[in-house]
Amino acid sequence: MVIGWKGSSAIRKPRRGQTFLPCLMGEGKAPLRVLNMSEKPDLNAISHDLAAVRREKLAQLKAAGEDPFRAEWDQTHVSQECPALMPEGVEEGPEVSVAGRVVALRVMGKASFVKILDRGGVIQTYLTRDALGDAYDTHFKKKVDLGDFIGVRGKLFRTKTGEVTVRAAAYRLVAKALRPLPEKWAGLTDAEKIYRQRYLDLVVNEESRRRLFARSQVIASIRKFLWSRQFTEVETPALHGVAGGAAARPFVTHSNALDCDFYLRIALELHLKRCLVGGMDRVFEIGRVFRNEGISVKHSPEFTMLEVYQAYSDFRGMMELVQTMIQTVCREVFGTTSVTRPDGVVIELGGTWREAKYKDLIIERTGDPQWFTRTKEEKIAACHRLGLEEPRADWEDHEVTNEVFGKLIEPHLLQPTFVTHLPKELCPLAKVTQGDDSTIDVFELCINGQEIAPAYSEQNDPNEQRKMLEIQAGAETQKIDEDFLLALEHGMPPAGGLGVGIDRLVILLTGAANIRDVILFPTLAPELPA
RNA sequence: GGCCAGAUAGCUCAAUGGUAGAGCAGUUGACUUUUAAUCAAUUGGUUCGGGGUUCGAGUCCCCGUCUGGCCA
Repeated sequence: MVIGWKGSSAIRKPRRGQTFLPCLMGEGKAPLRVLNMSEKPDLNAISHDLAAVRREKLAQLKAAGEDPFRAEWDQTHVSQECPALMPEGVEEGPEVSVAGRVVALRVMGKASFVKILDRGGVIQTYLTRDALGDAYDTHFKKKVDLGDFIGVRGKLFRTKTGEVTVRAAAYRLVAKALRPLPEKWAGLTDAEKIYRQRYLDLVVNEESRRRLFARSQVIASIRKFLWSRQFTEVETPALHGVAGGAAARPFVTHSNALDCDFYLRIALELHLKRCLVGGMDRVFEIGRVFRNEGISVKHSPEFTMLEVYQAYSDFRGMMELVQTMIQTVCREVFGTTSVTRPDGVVIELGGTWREAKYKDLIIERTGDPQWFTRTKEEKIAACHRLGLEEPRADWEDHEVTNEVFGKLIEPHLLQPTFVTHLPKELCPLAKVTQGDDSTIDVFELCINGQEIAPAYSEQNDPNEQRKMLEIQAGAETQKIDEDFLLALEHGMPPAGGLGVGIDRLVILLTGAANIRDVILFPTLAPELPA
C-alpha cells in the first residue's frame, strides 16, 4: 500500500531535549496536542509588513509547540513521476508522498488547491477540511503561506479538468518562508534581481529553471560520452605561477603561506599536456577559467571550459570527436539536433559539418584572391572599404586579417562550420601545417556566429614550442612557463587537443540570449552596504 | 573605458513641476474541483544615495552607486 515508507511519520522518537510535539496534520486525527493559538491574532496591525506577518505566524507555531524547521518528511515521489502513475481511465492512483515549495494557493472555503514545486516541476495537491479536520482551518489556512515548504501525502486522483492531483490525507509544514515570493504573474523581471537572487528566479521563472537544469544535464552527458571513449577526468590547479595556455589578462591573487602572487588560470591546456607527458594519454577536465577582461553578452570573467587531449590523434580526430560529442549530447538531453534561436533561426547540428579553410573564407569575403600577398597598408585600406573602422597602422599584419574574420565572417557562421588552417600567429601551441608553414593544423568550430570550440594538432616539439612562446611573450619573458617546457623536453606523445566553451554551448543548445542566463550566479559588481 | 537607457509599495508597473496610484501579494470575511480562482472590505511609500534650481521636485540640473543595451 505505501511506497517506501520509513515507518509512520506521525510517530518519531523525540530528540534529546525536545518534547514530542506531533504536528502531522490529517489522517482523520486531530493533532495530538491542540494548538493553543489565539483564534484572532492581531496580524491586521502588521499586515503591511509581509515579513513581520510571517515571523508572527512562525512565533505562534512555536508557541504552540510546532517548529517547522525541525520537521521531517519522507518524499517518495517527484512531481513529474505522478502523471505516469495515472494511466488513461484510472480514477484513483496509488498513495504518494510529495514535498516542495508552495507556489500557488487557491483556498475555497473548506477545500483548497495547493501547487508545490519540487526539482521535477509542479504538482497540484488538494486539501480539504473533510480529510484534515480542524487542522485545515486552524493550521493550514492560518499558518501556511505562499513560499513555505510542505509535504503532502495521499492518493492520486484526477480533477474534473483532468489534472493529476494528490488528495491530501496528511500534510506537514516543513519549512517556513519568512519573506514573500515575487509576484505570481509577472514574476521576477528585474535583471539585477534575477542574477543576484537567482533562487527566486528559479522558483518563479520556469524558463530559467529549465535552462539551468539543462546545463547540468549537458555537462553530465559530456562526461558520459568522454568516459565511454576511455578518457580520464582530472582536476588541475586553478592557481598558476604563470598564466599560460591562452592570450588573456589574468586575475592576480596572493598566497599568505607562500608569500607570493598567483594568477587564476586562463586555460587548462598546459597542465593537461603535462598529464600527456605523464602517460595519461586520454585526459579531460571541465573547469572554471578566469579572464580579467570585458564583460558582455558573450563574455563572463569566469566561465567553464572543457579541454580534451587525446594522444595519437590530431585536429582531424578532434573534428570527429567534437561533432559526435555535440550531436550525442544534443540527442540525449534535448531529443533533437535542431535548435531554434529566440529570433526563429534554426540551427541544424545533425549530419556532417561544413569545413572551410580560413584563407578561403577571407578571400571569398574580401573578394581578393591576392589578399595574402598584399601589404599591411593595402589590407587596412581594403578593410576600410569593407566598412571596418578599427584597423590601424600599429596592428600586426595578421591582426588586420583576423579583424575581417572576426567582424565580417564569424558572426555569419550560424550553421556548424569547422574553420581550418588558421595563420600560425594566432596560436603558438599548434603544429605547423606540412607544406604550408604559414598556417597551423587547427580548427575553430563556429556555430551560432561564435567560436564554440578550437582544436589543434598539439605542438610536441619542445624546441619549436619554446620558439613560438618566446615570440608570443616578446619582451615579457616571465610569461613563459619554463616548467611546461621542461615537461615537453621529457617527451609528449603526438596528440589532438580540443577546447569547448561550455557556457557558449549551453547558450546555443538552450536558445539563451545572454551568457548570464546560463550561469547560475553570474559575476556582478558588489552591492554597496546600505 | 565611451555613449544611451533605467532604478517609485514585498513583486510588476503608473503618475504635465502642484495631495504618490493600480494589479498581484498581505490582512479580515464569504466560498468543498480551482487553473493568474472568484466576491467584499482593507493595510502598506526615506520615489537608489548626495547636492542644487524652484513658492513647490518622483518629475528639471549636477555628482555618485548599481543594472541593462550598444560600442571599444
